Amino acid sequence: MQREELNRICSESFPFWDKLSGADREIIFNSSMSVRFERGKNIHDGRECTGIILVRSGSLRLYILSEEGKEITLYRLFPGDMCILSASCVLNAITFDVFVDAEEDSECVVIGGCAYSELAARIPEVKIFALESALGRFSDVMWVMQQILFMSMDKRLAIFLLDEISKSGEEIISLTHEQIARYMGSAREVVSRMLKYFSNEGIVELSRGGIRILDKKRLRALTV
Amino acid sequence: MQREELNRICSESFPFWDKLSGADREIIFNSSMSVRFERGKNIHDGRECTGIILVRSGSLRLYILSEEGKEITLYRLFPGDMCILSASCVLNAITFDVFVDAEEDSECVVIGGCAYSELAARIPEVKIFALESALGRFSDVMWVMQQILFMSMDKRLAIFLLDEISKSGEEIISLTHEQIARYMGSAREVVSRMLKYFSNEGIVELSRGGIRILDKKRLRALTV
DNA sequence: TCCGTTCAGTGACTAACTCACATAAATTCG
DNA sequence: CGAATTTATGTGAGTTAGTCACTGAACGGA
Repeated sequence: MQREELNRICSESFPFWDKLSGADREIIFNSSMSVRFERGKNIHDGRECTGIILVRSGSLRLYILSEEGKEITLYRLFPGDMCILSASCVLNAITFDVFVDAEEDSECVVIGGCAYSELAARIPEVKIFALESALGRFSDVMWVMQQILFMSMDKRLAIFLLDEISKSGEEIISLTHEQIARYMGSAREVVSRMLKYFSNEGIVELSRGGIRILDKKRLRALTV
Repeated sequence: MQREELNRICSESFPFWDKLSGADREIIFNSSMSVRFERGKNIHDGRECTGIILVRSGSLRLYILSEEGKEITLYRLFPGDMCILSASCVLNAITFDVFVDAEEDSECVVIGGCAYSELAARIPEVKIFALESALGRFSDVMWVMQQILFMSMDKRLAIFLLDEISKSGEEIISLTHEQIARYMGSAREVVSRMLKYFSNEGIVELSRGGIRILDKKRLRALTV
């Protein structure tokens, strides 16, 4: 990747970028790579420090995994987003394992955790940025947990569907029941049954791999 | 409280304490109060910035609350521990509400969030300490969530009981089923039934308000 | 068009939570 | 003390959501 472009990406992602010396930028440049991850591929499994991932295209999914293989999606990352939890060596305070998969074919810039750590040890702003980013994700995760722990399935599914259409702007959601269940930390059968109920009520129309939202109003009423 | 003692407490709690100027210490001193909270009292309800709480005696419980009143205990704080999540104005990245209650009559030092914020804005170490402390709690919370989301009730209860006796050093746990259920984010009836099962198996002996552990070995076997 | 894969539908079962009481042990107080 | 009250526990019945096992439908490539 061109130096020029990498510089642009870094300056967009890091608020401290213009305060770095040329030498320090060089450290980041030298440990950065442009990487293509193909759809479905695991990018980070919690074991080693993959580094900081900047998403340029596609989308990533961050989740925790139980011993029995059950997944809970914590959040998803889209172009412009940064994954800090994959840089475990930058954040010693984080002791749990997260997994990151590519949901779609995704282009990313990966910045070596060690390089970042080196800067973080010297430059407080760099460290503070990493910590604050991670802490912001703490809030996201708590929102997910509150949903899972406190809300009923119909409400959660309604929120999810509304979220999806507001994200894409379309009224058709192209996801399988299986995917939705993963994102929601539920089971496919449960999602299928609830969607069928929504469908009987005329709230959605189902097709293989897709859901058309017919009645946003009633969906919104379910989220209250 | 004597200046002398407050100084000791701060130097034990804050790794940056000896790097502060006298004037900065004064800022902390002036906004600190020694407070006694009585058992059961709510200390922080997420709405305003209560400040940083240093526990000197007793114990606090930090939890999230659903609209229906259901609680999930995130963690508990004991003498020497610090509560950073109650200082919402220090941590702008934290957007969810936590509640803090005194479990026992507790003596605490409360440091005004604004005073701390003022220092944090000027002194990177102060800010970094707050962020890292909060992030460490993120890890604690994830452990709790993984227990709730991934583990069966018998396993969770076994872990809880072993945890309790290792904390106190005694083989009798003086908690009601109701309290245990709160701590575990479960329901009293569920805890009662599981304890009864443990009791039938000869693993514990039950009495009103108390549980005696008879067979640590089998309890430990349940946690695998 | 056939075949293998992916996706969705379904009944039966289970775990955990909820609700509604019943009972029992402590505590208070006249 | 002993009755009344509060607090703690026991229990059955019903509900929700997740699990398991299997079926069939839709799709896509050879």
